[in-house]
Amino acid sequence: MACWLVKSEPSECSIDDFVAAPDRTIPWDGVRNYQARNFMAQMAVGDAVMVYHSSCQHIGVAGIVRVVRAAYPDPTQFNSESPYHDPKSTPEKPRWQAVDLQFERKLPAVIPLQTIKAAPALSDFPLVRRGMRLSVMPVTQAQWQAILALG
DNA sequence: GCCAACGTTGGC
DNA sequence: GCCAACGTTGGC
Repeated sequence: MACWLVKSEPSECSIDDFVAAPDRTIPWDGVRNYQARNFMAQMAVGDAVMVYHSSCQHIGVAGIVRVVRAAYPDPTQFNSESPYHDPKSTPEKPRWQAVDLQFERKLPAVIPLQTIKAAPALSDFPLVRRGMRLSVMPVTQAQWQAILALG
């Protein structure tokens, strides 16, 4: 089983939004970055995913969700009303993928980015690399445990 | 295929 | 709101 981390602004989608969602499940769509998309394509049902809150008061890892549907064409790319619309994408040759994520648990407290940055075991973690703006990234078993140990 | 300009991300 | 670091775009 693989592990991942996804970034989101809580004003867009927070860990609490998963609790309120039908089936506690939210389609993770709107990702428009090729590297992130390629990682999403590798996600399998059952994979664990950390939810990271960015650009907010409490920046850091806020909770854990699970992949309940593997990659499928992101419907928003075909919707001209959507801010994620991609006119260059067609249903025959979809460019972007979505996955469905289901609430697993909320961490007792957000594990702050600052704390993650300060952990020597996490110096190679993409999240803490300066300027790294990847919105979906793989997390190794060791990194996963190291992050949770900070909580 | 190069590269300058531009837009976006995201911490501070 | 600032700005550094990228990714993308488009002229050549």
